[in-house]
Amino acid sequence: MCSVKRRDDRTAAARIRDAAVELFGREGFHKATVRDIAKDAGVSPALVLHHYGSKSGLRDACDEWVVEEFARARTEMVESGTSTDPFAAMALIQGEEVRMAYLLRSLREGTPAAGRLFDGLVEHSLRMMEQGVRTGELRPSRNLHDQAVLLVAWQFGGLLLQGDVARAFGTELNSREMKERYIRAVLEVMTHGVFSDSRYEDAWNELEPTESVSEGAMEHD
Amino acid sequence: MCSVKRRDDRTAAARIRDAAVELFGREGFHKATVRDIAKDAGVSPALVLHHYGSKSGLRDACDEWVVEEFARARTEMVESGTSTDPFAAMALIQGEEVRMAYLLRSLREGTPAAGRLFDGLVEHSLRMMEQGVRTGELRPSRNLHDQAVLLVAWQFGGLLLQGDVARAFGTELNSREMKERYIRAVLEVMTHGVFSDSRYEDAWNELEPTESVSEGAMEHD
DNA sequence: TAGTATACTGAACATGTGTTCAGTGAAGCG
DNA sequence: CGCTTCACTGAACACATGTTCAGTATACTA
Repeated sequence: MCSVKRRDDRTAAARIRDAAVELFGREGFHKATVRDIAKDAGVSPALVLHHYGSKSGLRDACDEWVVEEFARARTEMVESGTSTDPFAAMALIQGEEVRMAYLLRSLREGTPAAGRLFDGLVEHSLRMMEQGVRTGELRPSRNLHDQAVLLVAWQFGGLLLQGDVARAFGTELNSREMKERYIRAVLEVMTHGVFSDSRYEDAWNELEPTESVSEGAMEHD
Repeated sequence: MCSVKRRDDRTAAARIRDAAVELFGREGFHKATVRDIAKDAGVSPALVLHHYGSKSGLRDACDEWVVEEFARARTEMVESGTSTDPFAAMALIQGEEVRMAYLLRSLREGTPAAGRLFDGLVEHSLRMMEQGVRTGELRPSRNLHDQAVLLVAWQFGGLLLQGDVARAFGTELNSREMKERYIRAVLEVMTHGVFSDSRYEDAWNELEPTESVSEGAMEHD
């Protein structure tokens, strides 16, 4: 009689959390019901509340778990291979599909956990980029921190809108062609920019002469 | 007895639609209840359903209305001043706060209406960018269409994540300082890129030799 | 005037869903 | 064994919310 119940060795609480991460990510916090999560985990709805107190408590547990997993993956990556290009920071986030879906959903719904992960990724990217500047792979910026924020926001933004990008490309979502064309476009902009000269930047700098860059950046000429 | 009821000259159906646009944008489709919308519009909940059939029907009406308004603003802009820089395409979307909030919410929730607006903005940006290339303000791209998609996705992405950006900047959301620093960072990347040379682009092009650029781009050497 | 359509309302209905609670069975412990 | 603890369940509760419906008032038409 142990063929059905013993389908995996995770504890019931862990199965509930895993099912919740998947359903929250796929359906969103509201549409994913406690009953659905319980069914996917193979337990009764009451047990979900027994272990996590409430649906929000379950989300908090999922947040903590996912953020923890990403942090673990990040430190592992740093300790093993050391790639300095800013895309490596994103690579570690892709690959684990369900956690990625959960993260994107959290970002969409604006939970604090996603914000913390955003901040952590900014910090991580900044360190990578500082190293890239030292090795000469990246051109120095007048405000590397702000640039890191911008790049992380853009990367996440592209991920959030990947459905729209795929449609506008006329390709299947996550198809090989889509990824290639996307990366190619990114590389071109990252390498050459889009303006033919610095007239826009100059015009802006004339309008808004380099005012005191507040906290978060410490350049001084 | 006409002091309370006659607070504006919009028809009840219009007031309902306006209240719905605002609440859907601020709270999201799920959290904005029919009763709340009715209260904001100063009518009974039943009237909402009487005019729009269902809550989904109301959303459809809001979608159509907002998309229509943006399209109108866009054609107006094109017909009056003719600015070719790609940021002008975004400027028309900002400014009208409630519609902007509604659009961002739709983008987050992935409604088809937001997709249509995304596509429209890509097309519009592409035309602007083609003109920019002709006038020499933009450097020619090997695939201007894909670049337009990327830039629109990034712009929207930055908008979607403006809360995270503000926090990472250490500024108030929508503060003057935040906008200045954001624009400055954007201009720097758009003008110079982030890489110091083309080694990454070259490496990629060696790995993935310029395969037949499929539909949507028609460059040939 | 009578009739009909339309805008509109209050109240009720149906359902989905988070949550509670009494109870069961098994495991550990004295 | 008796007791407690804990994971776990089935059923019910409470409530929010979309929706329906009978009914009212007003405006327009024949």
